[in-house]
Amino acid sequence: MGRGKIEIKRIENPTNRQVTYSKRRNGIFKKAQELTVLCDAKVSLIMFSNTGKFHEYISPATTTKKIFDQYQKTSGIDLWITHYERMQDHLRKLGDINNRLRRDIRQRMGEDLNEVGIDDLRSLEQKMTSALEIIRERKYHVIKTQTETYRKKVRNLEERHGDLMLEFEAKCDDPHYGLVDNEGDYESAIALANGASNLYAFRLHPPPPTIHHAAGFGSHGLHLA
Amino acid sequence: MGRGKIEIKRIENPTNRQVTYSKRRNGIFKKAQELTVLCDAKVSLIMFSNTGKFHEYISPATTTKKIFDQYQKTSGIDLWITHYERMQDHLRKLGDINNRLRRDIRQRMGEDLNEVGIDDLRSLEQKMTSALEIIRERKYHVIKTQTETYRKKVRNLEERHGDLMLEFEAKCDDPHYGLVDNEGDYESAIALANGASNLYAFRLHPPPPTIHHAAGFGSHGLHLA
DNA sequence: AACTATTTATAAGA
DNA sequence: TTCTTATAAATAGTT
Repeated sequence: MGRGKIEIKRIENPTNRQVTYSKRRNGIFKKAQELTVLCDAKVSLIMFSNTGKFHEYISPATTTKKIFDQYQKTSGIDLWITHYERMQDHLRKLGDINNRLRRDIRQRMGEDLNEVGIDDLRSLEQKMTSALEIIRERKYHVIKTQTETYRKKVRNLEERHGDLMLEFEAKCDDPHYGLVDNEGDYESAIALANGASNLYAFRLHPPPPTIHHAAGFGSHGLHLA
Repeated sequence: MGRGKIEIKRIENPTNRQVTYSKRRNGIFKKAQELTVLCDAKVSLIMFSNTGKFHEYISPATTTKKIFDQYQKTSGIDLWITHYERMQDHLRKLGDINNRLRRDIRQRMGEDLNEVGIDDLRSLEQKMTSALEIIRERKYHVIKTQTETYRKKVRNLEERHGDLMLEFEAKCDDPHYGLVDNEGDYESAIALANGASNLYAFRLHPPPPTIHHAAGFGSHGLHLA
C-alpha cells in the first residue's frame, strides 16, 4: 500500500525508518482502537522504537496492570508471581525462625516458662549453668588481661619517673643550673617532654611518695565482681 | 476497506463480531510483525476477546517479561516493583533481626564472647544469673506441683485399696461365698473393675504390705536436682 | 506535514 | 473457518 511495494525487512535509512515507524505506529494504534470498539475486546499494545522511545495503547475499559495480571493467569507464563510467592514463603519462614529465636531468648531470660515441661526446664537450667560458667571464665580472663596491661603501663611510668628523679637531683647538684622559682611550670614541662601527659597528669609533689604504691593504679575502674 | 464502509462501533451480532475479531486480529498481528521488522522495534500486543480468549504477539528479539520490566522503568507506572522492593526491604530487616537474635543466643550460650567488652560481660552475667534463678524457681515449682499430684493419686488409690480389702474380708466371712481357688485371677478382676490397671498394676501379694509406704510412689521418676 | 498512486486490509457474501 | 472480491483504508515515495 503505497506508491510502491516494499520488502518487509529492516529499513536501513534511519530517517526513513523513523518516519515509517511513526506512520505505521499510528496505523496500528488506530487498528487497535477499532478492534477494541468493534469487537468489545481488551487490547494492550506496547512498543519501543529502536531508539528506545516508548508508546502504548490500552483499551479504555482496562489498565495495563490488569492486562498483565490477566496475562499471567491466562498464559501461565510466570512474570513475577513465582518470585513473589517465593519471597512470601521466605518471609514467612524467616518470621517463624524469628519467633522461635525470640521464644528461646525469652526462656533464657526466665520468661514464658509456663508451658515448659520439667525435662526441658532441667536441660535449660543445665545449659544456662554451663554457659554462665563460660561467661564468668571469660570475664575473669578479660579482667586479668586488662589488669596486666595496666600493671605494665604503670611499671613503665614508674621507671620513667625514677629516671626523671635521678636526672632532676643531678641537675640540682650541678652549679650551672640555678633553682627554678616556679616549680609547677618546670614539672609540667618535664611531663610534656615525656609524652606521658595524655595518660596521667603526674604531679611531682616534693617529696614524691614511695612510688611503689602506684601499682594501685592498675586496678583503676576495675571492681572484681 | 471492504465491500462497504462500516461505522466504528460495537458489532451487535455475536457471530459477526467474532468473525471481525478474527480477521482484524490477524491484520493487526501482521502489522505488528511488519513494524517489528521494518523499524527494528519491540512490540508487545496482548488481546482478550470479549469471550475471554487470549492472543498475543511479541517481537522475536524480546520477551513479554522484558517488555513489562521495560514498561515499568520507562512509564514509571508501578506494577509490582514497589511491592517487590518493600518485600526485599522487609526480608533484609528480618534477616538482620535474625542475626542479632542468633548472636544474642550464642552469647547466652557462652559462644562468640571474644568481642564482648567487660561491661557487657558483666551485665550478661548478671542477666544470666537472675534468669537462672527464675528458671530454678520455676523448676522447683513444677516438681512440687507434680509431686503433689502424684501424692494425691496415690492417696486416692490407697483409699480404694483399703475399701476393697474391707469388702474382700467381709465376703470371706460371708458363708454365701466360697473361697476362690485362683487368687490371682480374682485380684486381676478387682483391679480391672476399679479401672486402676492403667495406672499401677496392683498386685495383692498376701499379706499386703503396710500400704502407707506406697506414698513413695509419688516420687516416681523424680530426681530432685 | 501533506499529497496521491498504489498496495493492503477487510466487509460482505459464499 | 476459509475463500473471494469489491471496496475502504493504509501508506511509500514524493513534495
